[in-house]
Amino acid sequence: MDIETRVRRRRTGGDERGLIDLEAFSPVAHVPEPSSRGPTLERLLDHLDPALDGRLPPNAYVHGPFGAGKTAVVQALFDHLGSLSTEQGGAFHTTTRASTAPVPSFVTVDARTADSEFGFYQAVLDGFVSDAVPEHGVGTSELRERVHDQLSAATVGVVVAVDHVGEPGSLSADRLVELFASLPSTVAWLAVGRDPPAEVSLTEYTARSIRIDRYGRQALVDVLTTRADDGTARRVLAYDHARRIAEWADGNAHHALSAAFVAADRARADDRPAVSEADVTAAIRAVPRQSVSLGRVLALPENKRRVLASVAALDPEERTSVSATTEAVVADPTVELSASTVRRFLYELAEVGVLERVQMETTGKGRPPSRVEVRFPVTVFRRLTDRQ
DNA sequence: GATCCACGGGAATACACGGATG
DNA sequence: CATCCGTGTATTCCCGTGGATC
Repeated sequence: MDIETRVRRRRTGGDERGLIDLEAFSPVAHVPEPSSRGPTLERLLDHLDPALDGRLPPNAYVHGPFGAGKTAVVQALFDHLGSLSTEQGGAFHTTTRASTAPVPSFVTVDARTADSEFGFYQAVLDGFVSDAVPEHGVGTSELRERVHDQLSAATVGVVVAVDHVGEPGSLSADRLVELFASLPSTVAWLAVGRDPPAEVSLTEYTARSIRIDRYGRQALVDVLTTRADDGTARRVLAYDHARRIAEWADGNAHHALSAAFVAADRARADDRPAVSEADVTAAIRAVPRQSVSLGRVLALPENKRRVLASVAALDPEERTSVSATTEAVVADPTVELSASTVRRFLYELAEVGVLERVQMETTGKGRPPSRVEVRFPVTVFRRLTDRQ
């Protein structure tokens, strides 16, 4: 596969002046041909191979550490395979490829947003049929029946990939097993998560587990330079800088891209065509080591993201306790929530790791408060939300 | 009219400390 | 000394209400 030439990139404007295209480094944008993941793609494709003959592949579990490219690979693969699909909503569509066997449908569900029973059925059905699927007003049990009926009618079958299984705030593996049990036998699934298979009960129902290892240093450098190559002679990110970021990121593509993003943002703000050494230094410092995935942050409901943006803008002195943080956030006119909701949000966000509560030394009176820390790259978060 | 879910509010519980009690 | 109690704060838990949608 020719990666370099097939990487397409969504342009977001501003490039007329020759500014750096930040989107290139977005850690949540996944390109159609993820670089350096060839062997992994092959293994997944091997597993899904029966589908190309019109048969359902067995269930499987794909696992690997944060930033290994699980989402990128699975998404790319399912997008490709989905375009081959010949059936939708149980009805055959004309296929552009002559004399090929009917192929199953391929549906991807993100357990971060489809985090309830209702949400799961909603997402599965939405990925399968082209008609709009209700988000309210219909009961969960009715939706379940609808999904069951629709998927049963699929003559070849449906392969459902569920990404981000078992993350805090997502559907748990146990829950997912129950949900899949309510789907007809025309469905095969591919669960994707970070936990090793031995720790995931869901693997009792899978034929195999497919491991995706973290990126090697050179592979990560390739990811960065491929993304940095904007198709002209201009190189936004010099090789040495990419190498330094890759070294720091230690195999985590999310962190590497976040750092590259921050560095590029600095260069762009200064109207420079390329990232400097100082940009890289600052960027590395700006991306927290224990950062949670920005995908998870961006998947949060609007109001929680507002609260996060507000928290991120506070001075450290305003974040010395949950109560103080609550007060400061409520004072922010962009947040229109009551204090008690903001407080609850803060605790909930800490629960899923997007924020972190750090115990303060005891003050003598009452239970000691917790300082509130942000656990994601704020600059990237801001830029990505500003555009929406 | 029915449904899901986000909000808001408040009750219940946990924790830390100093002082009282056995 | 060990334990209990009261006070003050932090944290968790739960449930009713109402908006948006079908």
